[in-house]
Amino acid sequence: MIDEGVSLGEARDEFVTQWGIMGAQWGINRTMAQIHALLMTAPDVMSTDEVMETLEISRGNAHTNLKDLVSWGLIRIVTKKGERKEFFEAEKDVWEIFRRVARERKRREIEPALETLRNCKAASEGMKSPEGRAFHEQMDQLEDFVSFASRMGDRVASMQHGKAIKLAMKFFS
Amino acid sequence: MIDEGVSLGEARDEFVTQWGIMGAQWGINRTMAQIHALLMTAPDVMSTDEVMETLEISRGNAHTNLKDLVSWGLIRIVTKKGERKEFFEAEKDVWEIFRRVARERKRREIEPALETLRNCKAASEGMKSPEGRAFHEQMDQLEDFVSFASRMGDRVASMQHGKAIKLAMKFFS
DNA sequence: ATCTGCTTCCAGTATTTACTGAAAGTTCAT
DNA sequence: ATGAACTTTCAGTAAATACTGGAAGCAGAT
Repeated sequence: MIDEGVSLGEARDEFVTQWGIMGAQWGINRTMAQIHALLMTAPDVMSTDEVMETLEISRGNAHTNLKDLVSWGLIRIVTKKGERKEFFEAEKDVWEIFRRVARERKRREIEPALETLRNCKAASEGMKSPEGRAFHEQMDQLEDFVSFASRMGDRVASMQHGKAIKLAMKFFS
Repeated sequence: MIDEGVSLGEARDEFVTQWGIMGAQWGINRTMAQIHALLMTAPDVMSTDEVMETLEISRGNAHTNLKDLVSWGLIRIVTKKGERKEFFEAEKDVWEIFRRVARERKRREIEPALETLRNCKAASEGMKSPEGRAFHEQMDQLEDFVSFASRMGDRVASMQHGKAIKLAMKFFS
């Protein structure tokens, strides 16, 4: 196919763009999502400069977002022998990506939320007025739900792919 | 308890503030999340003016976000007989809240993402180069995963609370 | 037809968030 | 110790997003 290179490039661009939009909707910075998409579909590791060129972004921007992706565990730094430059490569296994995102969001967002719910619950403990009791009850239910969901997340995230599939099958039975 | 009113107010403020921050991290506008928190913990229905006053926001802002919450199915409009004003009340059942958020996010965000993945998959169908094949394979895996997760979401969201709990118990067995 | 009480829209503005580019920092080779 | 190759930081700026307040729209009462 004479233009496979071109059309592959186009498909990849499309993917990068859309992954960026999607990330933004989920509270992830667009550039970070784009770099992630780029690396997920890169046939080989990429340097900061290659990322900069491809997405037409500044060094600072590329650097910040690459480091963030590393801290999320979604990409890793690779060094080539004889070269001082750092290269990056993305985790490509979809289940592994899911697990890492789940783990990080839990740590960064769920845990603090639970903390707040527990505070609000404690602050309204033992109130006698109907309003106070209703508030306490609402906090209690939210806390229950969120901590339950959090434990579910842990459980799923700690599973191997195969086991998760099996369980899901049971779920659909 | 002589200051129960005050401390309840404080606890509620804390909850509203933190729910707002949390919402923002999940890609939901802060004010929208705050109004939601406010109504979830309101002992009674509230009017637009009450919301405006409590959160110290403009009419336009309150209006937009109240309507958005209605479109998410998280609050509903209530009218009192003899009054022309609209009042709002929040869904308070945690499971129901979860179901509605899941359903909307699926519709608004997952479906379009799947669409893109399918496009990219189709665009790289039958490519011969290793890069093309790798890309196609990656899109395929992502599409599988996302559509699977989406079906799981449907399944859970269509369950009654009691049944979900039972299933979850089985899950932890 | 006009007024009143309320809802909706939207142009302009403020706030937040993201990005740039240049300078400073680091590390290793010589 | 100097310099080359690369990474990191950050003040300033640009872009995106959210908010305000007034004006327009709408519907029921008079």
